[in-house]
Amino acid sequence: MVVTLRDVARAAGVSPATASRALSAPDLVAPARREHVQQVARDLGYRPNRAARELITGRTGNLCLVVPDLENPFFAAVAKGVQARARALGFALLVADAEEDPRLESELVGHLGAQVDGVILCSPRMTDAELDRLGKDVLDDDVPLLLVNRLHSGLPSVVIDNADGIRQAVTHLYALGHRRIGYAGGPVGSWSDAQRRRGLEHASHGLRSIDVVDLGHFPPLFGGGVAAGDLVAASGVTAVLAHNDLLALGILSRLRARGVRVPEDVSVVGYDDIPAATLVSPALTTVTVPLARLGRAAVDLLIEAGSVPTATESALAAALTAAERTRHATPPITIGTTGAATAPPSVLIGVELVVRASTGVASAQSSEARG
Amino acid sequence: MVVTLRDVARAAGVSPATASRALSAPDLVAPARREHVQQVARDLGYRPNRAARELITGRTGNLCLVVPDLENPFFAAVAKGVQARARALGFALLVADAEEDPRLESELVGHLGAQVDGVILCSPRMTDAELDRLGKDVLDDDVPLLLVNRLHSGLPSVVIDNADGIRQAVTHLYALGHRRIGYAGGPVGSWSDAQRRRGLEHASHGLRSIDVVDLGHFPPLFGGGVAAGDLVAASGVTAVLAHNDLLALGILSRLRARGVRVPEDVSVVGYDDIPAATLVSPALTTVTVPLARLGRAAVDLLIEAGSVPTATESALAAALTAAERTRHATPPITIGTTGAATAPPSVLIGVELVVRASTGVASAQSSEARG
DNA sequence: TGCCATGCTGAAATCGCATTCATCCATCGA
DNA sequence: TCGATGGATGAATGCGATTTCAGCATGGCA
Repeated sequence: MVVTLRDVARAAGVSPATASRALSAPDLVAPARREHVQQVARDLGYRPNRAARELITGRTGNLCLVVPDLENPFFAAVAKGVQARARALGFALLVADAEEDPRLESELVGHLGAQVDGVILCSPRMTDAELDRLGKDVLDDDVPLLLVNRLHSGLPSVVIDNADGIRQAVTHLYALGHRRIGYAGGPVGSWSDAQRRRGLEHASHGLRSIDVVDLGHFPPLFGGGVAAGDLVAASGVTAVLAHNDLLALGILSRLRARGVRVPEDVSVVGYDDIPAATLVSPALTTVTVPLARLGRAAVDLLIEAGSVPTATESALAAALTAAERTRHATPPITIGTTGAATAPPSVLIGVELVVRASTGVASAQSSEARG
Repeated sequence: MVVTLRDVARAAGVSPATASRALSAPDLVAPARREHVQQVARDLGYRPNRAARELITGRTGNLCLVVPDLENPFFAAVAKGVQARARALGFALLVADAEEDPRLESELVGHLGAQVDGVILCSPRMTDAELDRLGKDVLDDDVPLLLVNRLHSGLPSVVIDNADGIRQAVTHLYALGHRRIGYAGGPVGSWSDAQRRRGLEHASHGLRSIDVVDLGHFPPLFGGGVAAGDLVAASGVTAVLAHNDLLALGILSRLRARGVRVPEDVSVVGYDDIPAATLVSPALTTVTVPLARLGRAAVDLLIEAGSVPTATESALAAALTAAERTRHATPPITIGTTGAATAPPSVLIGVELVVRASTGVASAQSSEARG
């Protein structure tokens, strides 16, 4: 029923060894014979058995992506980018949703890590200790692990320039006259939230008579923003920075419901620039992150840092996907690269503030209240 | 370095055959010996090699999901549901994004179908002929294919009750006094769009002096809705049904930009009830689809119809995931089941209109203009 | 007591492919 | 002309698990 390499060899009148070489190491076979075998393979509709190949080469041709929540537009975009790049390189992608659960994260990495050539762990909620354990005990030594949105010694990573994004946002608000700014943070364990807080502190140090109010931690979802909205209203700030757009949208909605005008009374800034940011009114001022590029960079760095041989499919498959392979070939622009020769490389993804309608000049009333 | 079954066997003082049985067919081994082997396996940290197992059993323990666009919140939600259910049943999930391209769809199913136990194809854009070819030539006979959001003879499927959703929406608008209703359709090849058009026609037949205006086909995205918005304004309808929420949101946005008030001047109804539907104002009246349930149903039906043995992991792994397996064990509520003994089963997922702020009583002005 | 059924166990075959090793032939240099 | 060289090929091996098949004991039954 199913065509095996033996069948091809028999039909082509060569040994299985030669057939194998003709398809996956073409230079080792005499040109005439090679082409003949390839033709026969095509005619018979031969498809190499991945399990058999994997068993002997140890490579699966699969990568794995673990995200906290597939439904979150931020992660959906990352997944889309990663998937596209992986496919362009000849890999299939296993996707897992960790449901914002640190324990589930390690479990998934453990399970899936055993059947892939590399793992991309996006915005892990787990602790550094657990992260350490992953690299050591859970994963095989030859399965590289790459982090997105998190730095950890010994692991390659792709991170967003959080500090710079926050800096741009704060500068923008400061220029509009805001002097008392709230920060609505993300989940407690979130590394990027910690980064942004640090960036916020650093940015505000350089500005005169600015006051930063920590509004606390919230789930990075619309619902979290609704809760945060009340704190915003109560805190007397004239502007608020949200950990991400979903949170910002929730704040926007709550403020509107309470009759607080945006941006007249309070300015709101998000982070990520998800599609929904332009759907609401006022449209959300936010920090835009090139998510597709981030996804590409993640795959490329994983392959490179882990020295994963890009799926050297059979000559057959290679020909099939050649066009495909170049379609997405735009190189990821790595804004910066840190790390010495020994340290694993990290790529820093630059971000950009995009000013829309949710930010405006600080209200006089609040300014007076302040003074 | 890596522990193999031989190692376990040697350490336990039994043959590889017995070790294998102790782990994956426990009843064939004497209790004492069985427990001993399992203990040794645990101590040694034995993890069965999936490739080797797959080679001989032919089962991979993977499922595959192909969607037109991972970033579309509708598909993201489906993917989340499918992933969760797959994992609960012990499967890993390969996810592929077809980029709304029918050709890419078949290519992906072909590539990935070779390395999974089943394929879920969501909202395929391909023609019926291509779909036929998939089942026959592209996929192995023992790899079941399930469709979501599409019916096709010979293939099991999970579909939304499009006709009923549209009927509910039309009835709602009719009750509000609307007599001239526009329909902004989805992509040309979309099966669900065809369904909804048919449902619309059917529903309107039953209502007196109602007038349905076909506004054409649009990409099922926000941008498509912006274009549709102008047609809505020009067509003189008092209400519009959009093929999905993204489209509806685009229409909403465009109408607002043109000074058309919603719902005072025009009522807008979406479909799907994506999260963003509640984020805008006026909040979108729409047809809510239980997407998580849909995802679950898809996996369950695929397993059942394709008689895919649920990954009978080794006793070891089974024990590990036992808790996990029950966590999501809520049975999918299949609203209805069609199909005779020979025809593959289909599950119909019921939907429900949720009325929000984007629909209201038909404006007197437009009513007069009509009369 | 003898024989068969039953229950466990181990040796060995197998899955499909890549790869090492040995072989063969042609070619080149001396 | 002969040996050396090297390129092309085939036979054989092994990856790690499952699964047949045969063997061995034990217990039941006549």
